[in-house]
Amino acid sequence: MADPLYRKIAEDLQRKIESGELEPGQRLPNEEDFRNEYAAARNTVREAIRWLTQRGLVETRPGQGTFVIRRLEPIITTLSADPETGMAGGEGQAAFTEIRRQRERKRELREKARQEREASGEKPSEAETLEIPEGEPRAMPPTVELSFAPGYVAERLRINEGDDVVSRHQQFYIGKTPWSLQTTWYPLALADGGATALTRPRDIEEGAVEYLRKTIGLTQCGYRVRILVRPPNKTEADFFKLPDDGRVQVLSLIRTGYTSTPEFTRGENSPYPFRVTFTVLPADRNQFVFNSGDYPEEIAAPARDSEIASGQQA
Amino acid sequence: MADPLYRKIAEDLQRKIESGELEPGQRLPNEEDFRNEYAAARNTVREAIRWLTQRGLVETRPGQGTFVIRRLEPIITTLSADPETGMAGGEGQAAFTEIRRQRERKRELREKARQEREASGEKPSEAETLEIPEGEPRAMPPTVELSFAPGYVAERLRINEGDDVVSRHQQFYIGKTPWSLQTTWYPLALADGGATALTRPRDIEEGAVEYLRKTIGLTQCGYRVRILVRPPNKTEADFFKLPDDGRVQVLSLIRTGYTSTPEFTRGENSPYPFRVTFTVLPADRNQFVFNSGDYPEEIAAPARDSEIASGQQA
DNA sequence: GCAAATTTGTTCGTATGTATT
DNA sequence: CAATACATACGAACAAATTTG
Repeated sequence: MADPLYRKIAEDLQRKIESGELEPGQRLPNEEDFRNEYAAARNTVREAIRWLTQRGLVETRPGQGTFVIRRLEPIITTLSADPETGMAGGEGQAAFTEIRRQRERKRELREKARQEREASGEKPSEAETLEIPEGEPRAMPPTVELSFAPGYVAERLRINEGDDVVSRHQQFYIGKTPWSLQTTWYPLALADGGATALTRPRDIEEGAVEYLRKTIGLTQCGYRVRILVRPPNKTEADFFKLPDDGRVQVLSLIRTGYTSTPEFTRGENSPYPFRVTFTVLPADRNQFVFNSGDYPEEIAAPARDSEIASGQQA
Repeated sequence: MADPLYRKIAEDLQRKIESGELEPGQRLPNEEDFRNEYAAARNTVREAIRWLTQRGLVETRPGQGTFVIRRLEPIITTLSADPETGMAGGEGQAAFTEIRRQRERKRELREKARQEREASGEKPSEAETLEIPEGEPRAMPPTVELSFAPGYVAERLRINEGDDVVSRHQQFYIGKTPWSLQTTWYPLALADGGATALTRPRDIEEGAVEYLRKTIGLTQCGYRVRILVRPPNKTEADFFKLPDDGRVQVLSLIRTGYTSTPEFTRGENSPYPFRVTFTVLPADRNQFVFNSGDYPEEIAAPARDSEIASGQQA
C-alpha cells in the first residue's frame, strides 16, 4: 500500500460505487463528513473526489453535493446503409425511426428486468440504472451558409481552398437533450447547376442524395466514413452541456460521398467526392453499429463496459 | 472576466500552445517560474496545469517538468471487409500490410510538407509535429483459455451463461508501442466438432473464418460491429501505458460473426452467431474507416481535429 | 555509483467566494 | 436572508522521481 491517501479514499469509494453500495444518482456524504471518516484534510478528500470525477464515477454540483453518476442509455446509430433506402444511419428521418424503436425496446427490457429482479430479490442490474433521455428525437431547421472552402473541406472535396461552397448546418435533439451537431459541405457549383434547394434553409425531405439524383442526375456510387474521438471544442461543450472538466470527449464522423456520374468528376477518374459531412456526438452516450452481409435484425442489449473490461485479461 | 485565476493562466498557456509559440515536446517553465510570472500561489499554477492536462494539451513528468503534448499520428483501421479477402481490418495479417502502407505514405507526406515549409519559411504545420511510432506492426502469440461463457459473451453467442467456450487472446504492438488488445470467443463445440486449432496457442495462418470453413464447413454469412468509447480498465491502462489521470479513453470494438450453415444454427433461424471478438484500442491514436460501394483507394490525410472543430459553428 | 539539486506530487491548514436550497 | 456545500486561492512542509555533477 504505497498508494497516497487520496487514492486509498478514492479506491474505497470506487469499490462502494461498483459494488452498488452507493447507487447511481445517490448523494455522497459531504466533504466535512469524509474529513472525519478518513481523518484527512479537506483538500485530500477533494483530491479523491476529483480522481473519481475524472473517471466518470461521480459528479459534483456546487451548493448541492457529490453524486454517483447516472450513466445514460447509449443511443445506437447504424452506419451501414439500409439496403432498402440506401440511406445510412444519422441521415434523414430514417435515423429517428430507428431511435424511437430502440428506446421503446429498451424501456420494455428495463421493465422486464425490474420485474424479474423484484421477484428474485436481487439488487438492481446495471441496465436498470441507465438513464433513458425523455422526449422524441427531432431536428432543428437547417442553417445554410455560402462561403469559401476551408482547407480541410477542400481537401476532401478535391477542390481548391477558397472555392465557393455551401454548408448546411443542423442541430439534433432527443427531447430537450442535445444529441448531435452536423455540417455538410457541397461545391456551390451543384446548386448553380440546378440543385437550388441546397441553398435554402429548409429540410430536403427525400434526402439530399435522392434530391441530387432527381434534379441534376448526380448519383452516389459509394461513400467513406471516418470515425475518430477527440476533446470537444467550446461550441460543442456548450451545446452538449458537457462537464467543464473535459472528461467527456466527442465522437466525430466524417462522411464523404462519391459519384461516378461523368459531369461531376471534373474529367478525372471517378469516383469523385461531391459532398462531405461532419457529425459530432458526445462519446459517453452514443455507440455505432455497422453490418455486413446477412445479420440478425435484433441488436444485442447495450454493451456493458465493466463486464467486458474484466474479460479483457490475458 | 469572471474567470478564476487558474483559468486565466490556463487559457493564456492554451493560446501559446495553439499558436505554436510553445511547440509540441517543449518544456514549460517550472511551477516556481509561473508563480512569479502570474503572481499566483503554487497550487493555483498547478490547477492551471491540471486543466491543460485534462484537455490533453500538456503532460507533467515528476522530476522533469511540464511538456507540451506530442500528439501521435493516428493509425487508421478499415472496418469494412476487403472485397477480395473478405477479411475486415484488424483481422489477421491484412491489417499489418495496411498499416505499413499508411506509415510509409505519411512519412513521405511529412517530408514533403517539411520541405515546402522550409522553402516558404513558415512555421511547422500540425501534420509535421505528429509523432509516428517507430517499428513494425506485430502480433504476440495468442493465448488460449477454455472456460465458461460469461453473461456478456453468452448473450452475443446466443448460448447459455456457463456453457463451454474457448477464448483466444492476443496483444498487438507497433514496434515497442502497444497497439491493441483482442479476445475472441467461440463455443467449444466448434473445436470439439473438428476445428481443433481453435484451442492451440498458435496463429491460424489463413484466418479463423477460412479455417472454420475448411475444416468443419462453417461459412460466415455476415457480421456486425459495435463501436463504443469508454474509460480503460486497469489492465488496459497498464498495457497501453495510458496516463494515470484517466484522460485517454479506449475505443472498444465488438464484432459478432454470423453463419447460416444449418449444422451451426441450433435449429433456429439463421443467421446465428458463431464467434464474438472484443478489440480495445487507445482512443487518442486510432481512427476507423469504413467504405460502401465504389470509393477511391486513397484515404485523405489524417483528420485535423482543431480545424474541423472550428468549422463546427452554426 | 552516489550525493546534491531540481521538479513535480502529496498533504496539511486556513480564508473567502459562489451556487443552491 | 441564512444555512449548506462545493470552488478558488493562499501558504507551507515534506515526499518521490529524475537529472546533474
